[in-house]
Amino acid sequence: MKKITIDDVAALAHVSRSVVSRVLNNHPNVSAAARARVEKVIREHNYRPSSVARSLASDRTYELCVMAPRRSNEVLSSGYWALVLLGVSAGSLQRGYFASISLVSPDMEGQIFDRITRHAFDGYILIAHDVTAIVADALQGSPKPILLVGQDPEFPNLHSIDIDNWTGGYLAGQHIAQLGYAHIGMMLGPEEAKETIDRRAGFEQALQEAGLSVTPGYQAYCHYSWETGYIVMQEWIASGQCPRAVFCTSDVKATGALRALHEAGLRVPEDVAVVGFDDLPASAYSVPALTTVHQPIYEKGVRAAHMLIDMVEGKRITDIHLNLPPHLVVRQTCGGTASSAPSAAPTARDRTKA
Amino acid sequence: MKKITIDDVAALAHVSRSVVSRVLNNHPNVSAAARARVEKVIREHNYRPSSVARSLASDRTYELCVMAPRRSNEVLSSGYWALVLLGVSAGSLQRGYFASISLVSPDMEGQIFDRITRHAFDGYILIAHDVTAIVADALQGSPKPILLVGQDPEFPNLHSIDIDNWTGGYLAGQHIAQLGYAHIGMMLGPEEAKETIDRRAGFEQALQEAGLSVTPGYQAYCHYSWETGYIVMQEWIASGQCPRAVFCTSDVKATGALRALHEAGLRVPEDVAVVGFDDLPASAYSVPALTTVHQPIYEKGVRAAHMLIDMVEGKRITDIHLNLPPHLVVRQTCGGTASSAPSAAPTARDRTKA
DNA sequence: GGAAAGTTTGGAACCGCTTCCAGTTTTCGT
DNA sequence: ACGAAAACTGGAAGCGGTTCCAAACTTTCC
Repeated sequence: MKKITIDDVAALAHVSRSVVSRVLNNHPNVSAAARARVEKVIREHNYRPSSVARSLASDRTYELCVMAPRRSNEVLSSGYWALVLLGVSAGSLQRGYFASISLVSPDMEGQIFDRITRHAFDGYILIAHDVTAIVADALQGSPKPILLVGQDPEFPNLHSIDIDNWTGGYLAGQHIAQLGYAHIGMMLGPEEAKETIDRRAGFEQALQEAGLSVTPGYQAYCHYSWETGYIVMQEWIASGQCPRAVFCTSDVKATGALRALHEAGLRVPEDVAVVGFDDLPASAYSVPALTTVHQPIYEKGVRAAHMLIDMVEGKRITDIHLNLPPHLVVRQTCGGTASSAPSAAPTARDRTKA
Repeated sequence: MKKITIDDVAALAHVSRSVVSRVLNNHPNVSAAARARVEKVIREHNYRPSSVARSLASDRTYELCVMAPRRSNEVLSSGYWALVLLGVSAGSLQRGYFASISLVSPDMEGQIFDRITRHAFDGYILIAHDVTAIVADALQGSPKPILLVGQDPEFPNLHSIDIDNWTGGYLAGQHIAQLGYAHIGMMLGPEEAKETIDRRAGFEQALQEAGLSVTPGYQAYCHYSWETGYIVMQEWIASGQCPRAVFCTSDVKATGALRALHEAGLRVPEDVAVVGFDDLPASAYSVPALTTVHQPIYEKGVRAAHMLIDMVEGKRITDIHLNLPPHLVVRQTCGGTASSAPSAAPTARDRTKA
């Protein structure tokens, strides 16, 4: 199957190379007759223009580079990023772009960035908080637009998309406060992360409005992993003063915590109530089903793609920092309206057609 | 920051464009003096050759295209593919290649393939069973090598990498048989999938050797999702004859099943024993911790990358179909040696440095 | 009917790099 | 010291497209 080029098509259609290029790119000023002939040849010979050659000539690739972190396998394998990436991929395709994903691990940052900066992408989507350090070096001078998923205070002038973390924390706090829990613990993310700060502030604000507060000593900063949630909860249990309600700023940590509680023979939510954050697909199936703050993960990806493409195409962006709203999903781990088993069964919303 | 080209470097180093190209590609026949001058200029001006131009000229991209399916969000968000992709990405980088991942959903297959076939990749890694239908059309005639992760009986002549599914099933069967369970159920994957067939055959062989068999009527084909495991288990419970032991050919289904058992007030493993398959990172943290057949997911990805690159580089491949060995991980859901809680706590093997 | 305006077309330069080839310089054996 | 072999270098032709421009052809309208 000899590869066919634009010149072959031109010859076959009895036109010049320019004409073929024009019909390829939907340019005007091509006679109907010529266009028809060219299209016929293209169809019959299944011709596809080389995107490499096209990129070289036009300096446009219609490819977006998405860099996802792998600080820890657990973050990735929780399914969170998979959903974001799925969204980005779909959102790009909707607009005629292609999302090329690369998984960036700390030990390979150099190599990856080397490859990436050689390849001309039209824009970059970065998973914030994890790649920003190298971004500074590699991409700051880039003429191509960059979008952060998740905000990073260090780069306030980079565009970003995230959820309203403060409100997410507030919703969790409100829920816990309403149910009358008093001795309250909090498992946060990395201390310096903006989302940690915001979720915490929102949570504490809600508690404060109800005259409550987090019990001193029961506030831990941990990584996003099952393990840290598990370990911290074990420690709290061992302290003999385990909180009555715990807000975990990620479902993964909450799941680890549930595990520790189960092993210690404590009942959820009767002995200890747990509220998570994220609403991962798996969380509807935890035992017991997790009450958590839902964030539109997939949509975040879609919107990220659209936003970046707007930037690529020179459209005016109204919000430099776009924040999507979270909401609370009440299931079984924190008492409340859905504390009976059946009603907490997976709902239609959780389903995905297989 | 004006973009600097090979000609600029050549001029700055007082050599011809050819010489620069040679040092870039580590070709011999460049004098030490010239090489040094060129390298100095490259370093000082932070020059990176354009991979687009290079690809056009040399017809080599050092880019691998990885297509992951998204038949259902759940498959992806289980973390399984994330691990495979991570492995592929790392394995590629080790050999100087770059893995460009694209998430393929059924509704966007056309668009994706269009993009992919225009872009010159050096090779393709496909997630079997889910993309093969379109592969036939789009890639069969491709001169570039293709590798399947997971086998597909429809394409026996395509290279593939997988685990030894038969043995995996056998290990599960042996474990269940040894513990003396009699009324046994089995939740399989899609009926036509090769892995389903193999896992089932191995499982039944092990049972048969112990004089046992799967109870008729308690064998279900389901998709890889929490939901199907949940629903099937509910039905079995409702039948009033719930199996004493259940083999689920994926951890995700097993987790759904655990949830259903918990809701029904049944204890695991005292009332019903469950064995999963995959050993996802999350499975060590399920409640109770899942006994399951471990498969080296990440390594599968690494090996896949290496194998494909061998093909790209024209090396002789000894095994067209490479099968990695699985092993059983005994935790809490099926009784046996690790039935007490503490010993089933996450082990070092399960940990990933955060 | 003819000039002005608009439409369609092909030629040619160019995007940034690789690679072949012929020419030039260096090395080395005797 | 001389010629042949080896090492090095630069010119030029691509790779497969896009795009600018001038030329050729149509249409419009007074």
